[in-house]
Amino acid sequence: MKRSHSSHSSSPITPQTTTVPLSLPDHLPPSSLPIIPYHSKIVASLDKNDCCVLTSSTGSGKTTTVPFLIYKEHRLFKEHSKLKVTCTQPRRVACTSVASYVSSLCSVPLGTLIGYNIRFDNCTTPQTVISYQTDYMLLRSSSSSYGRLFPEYGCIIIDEAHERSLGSDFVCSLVKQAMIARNYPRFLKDDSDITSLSSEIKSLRRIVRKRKLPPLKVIVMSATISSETFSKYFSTPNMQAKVLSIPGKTHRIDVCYLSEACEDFVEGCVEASLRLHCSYEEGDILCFLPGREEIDSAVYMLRKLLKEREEEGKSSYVSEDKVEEVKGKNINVLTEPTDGAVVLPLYSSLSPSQQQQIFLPLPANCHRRIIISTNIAETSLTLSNVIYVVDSGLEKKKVLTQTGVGVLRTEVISKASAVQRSGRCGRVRPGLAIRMYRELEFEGFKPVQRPEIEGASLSNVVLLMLTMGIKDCINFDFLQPPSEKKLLKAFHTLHRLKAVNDSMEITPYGEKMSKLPVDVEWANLVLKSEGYGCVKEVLTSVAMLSAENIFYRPTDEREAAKAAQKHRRFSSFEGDIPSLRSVYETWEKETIYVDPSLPNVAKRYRQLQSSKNLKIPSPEWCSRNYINSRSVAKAHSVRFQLHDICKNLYMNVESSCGSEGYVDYLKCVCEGLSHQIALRSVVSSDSSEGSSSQRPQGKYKTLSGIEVNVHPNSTMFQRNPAPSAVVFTEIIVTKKTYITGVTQVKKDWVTEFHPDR
DNA sequence: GAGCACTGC
Repeated sequence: MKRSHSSHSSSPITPQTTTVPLSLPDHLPPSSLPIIPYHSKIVASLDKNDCCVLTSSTGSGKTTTVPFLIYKEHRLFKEHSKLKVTCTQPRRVACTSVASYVSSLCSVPLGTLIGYNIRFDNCTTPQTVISYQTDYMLLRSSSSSYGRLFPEYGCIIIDEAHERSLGSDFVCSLVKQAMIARNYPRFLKDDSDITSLSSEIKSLRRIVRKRKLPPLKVIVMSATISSETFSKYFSTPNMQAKVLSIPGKTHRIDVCYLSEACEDFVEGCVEASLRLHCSYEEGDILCFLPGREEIDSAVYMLRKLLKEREEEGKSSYVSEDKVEEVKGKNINVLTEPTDGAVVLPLYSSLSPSQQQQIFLPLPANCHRRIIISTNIAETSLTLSNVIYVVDSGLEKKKVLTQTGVGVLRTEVISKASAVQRSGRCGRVRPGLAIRMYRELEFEGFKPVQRPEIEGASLSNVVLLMLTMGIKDCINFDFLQPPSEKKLLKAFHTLHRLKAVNDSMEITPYGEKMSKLPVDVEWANLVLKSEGYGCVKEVLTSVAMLSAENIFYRPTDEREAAKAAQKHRRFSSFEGDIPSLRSVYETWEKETIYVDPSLPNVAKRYRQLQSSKNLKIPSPEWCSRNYINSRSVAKAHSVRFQLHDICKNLYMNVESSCGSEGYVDYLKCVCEGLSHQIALRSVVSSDSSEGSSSQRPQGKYKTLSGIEVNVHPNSTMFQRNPAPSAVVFTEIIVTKKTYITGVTQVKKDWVTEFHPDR
């Protein structure tokens, strides 16, 4: 495995100059983890079975110990010394933190025998035998007929499979095929008399025999609730997948339900949090609400109520009237601790420094954090001192309608999510979870989260399948087969982009597209840009679009006005995509950027600053301009990666249109988004046609006939006169149907790309 | 004139 773009990559490995070869210890340091007594059982069952489904709740130690255990104890790795173990994770942080923890337990430097591989940061070397990687990294590394047999691995462990992400579902399917191809009838010389195998597996078998590949063992790790899904899926006619349940390690968690339904869930959560604060000893409170709006208003109410309580000398009882009274007032900043508690909001669109507040030590006069959070605290962020959880039972989800329009809805969570949320307390000592719904309602929750594949576009998945040589996508053995209609739609998209030919076979152009780790539509735009002589500009645009949330828009009214004023500087007359470009180009010109994960960041800053003292450090520049520094940093990495890939595709990556070539750039964007064009509807106040009272309005109709409005966050919002034709990046329904990423194009181009109109 | 949850290549 080679390191990704070494000049940029963020965790350099110290070259091993020592002549003594590194080795792993025979055992991990002794511990009281609940999984330890099960170790021999796991190894034994993986001997008898090809696949093992391990279930347990949090804190069993499976993620840290199982990969090491299998590598050290299973005979496969004694018989085949070159084989490795990998463990997939749905999130990047899990890979880096677990890999670093396990390598420290084994006293080997991270990135030598134990490493991780995530996008922009491959911390593995050829000597790495145990790796943690994201599902998508494993998918990317297996994009060929040979690659999908996962030849370098003797065991693949799929962790957090119950989350059912698109990536891990697809990894399951591929790993199952590889497992059958590598393990199935070992005792036969050829497969000629086996009729039960699909032609797909038969062709993989030919490669296995030719390359003499050793068997492949599979471990699926999941929450208890969905073990059956996986054991059924991974069982083959002659081999059962073994289910092993391991106890988790958490303290006792008491769960309370409401006896009657609550009317307003935000008020209910505020009241419950406050009662917990008043009547229970110290320890943090974590409250789950669906979105930013609810969180901001709950934070406001709580701060206000705590202030009143403090002023009244802590004697007052929390009444429902009190909660009602403070509701719906203007939000102002009240961040100092009141009544011994500090109330903190937590959601992804907060600035990094605001998010960091939850990890700051508490001031002297304060003994409790009350954190009001979205789903971000359910899996992605671990808060260590939470003793109490308040769960609204709701979350926001993006749902695709039949016409492919995204709708953001507040929905009831699953039982699995409710358990996960409650489990956020009781990590350090016994906890208490209050569910703001009745037990009867809970019984009606769907058992598990909806698999991501149900709502997602399949174009990228199908393209990936084609590069792997999977020909029959309709009959492919998915963990959960998508509808044929959705698969055909994906093929239709790929055909429109000329990634597949009329026989639905991948074209050389499609092969190129598959190399670019972005949405197929963006990949097409990047590849088209060379013909327009604007590769540089399009790379920047696509990188910024895939980073999302570039503009930081605060909730506080005065701050929001300041932000809007700063953002005006970047806004381009032509619309949102050129504006994003302008942010990046200005950022590049005016700041020094040092990758924060590189060593000696401060020193590097000083060096850079003394040589070019006109520039200011990136975080400072970003906060000054109300730009999300995390997003720009991500765009920067994405751009770097795309640039590298384009270079390898022999594209002229230096091609740039400059300021004179603006029209070419816009036309290129128009071609790339030519399936997402909207035309202005001319609303006439006078009934006679062609009357002078016709005024351009911000009302548009897409080519597919959907009536849409320009989103208020767009630079094109309330533009007068409104351009007659625009392209957009997304349709989203909230209170109205909005288009975002709105960019002005010429009407002539519309007819050029759609001659049939 | 709104107000977008969360991941990942």
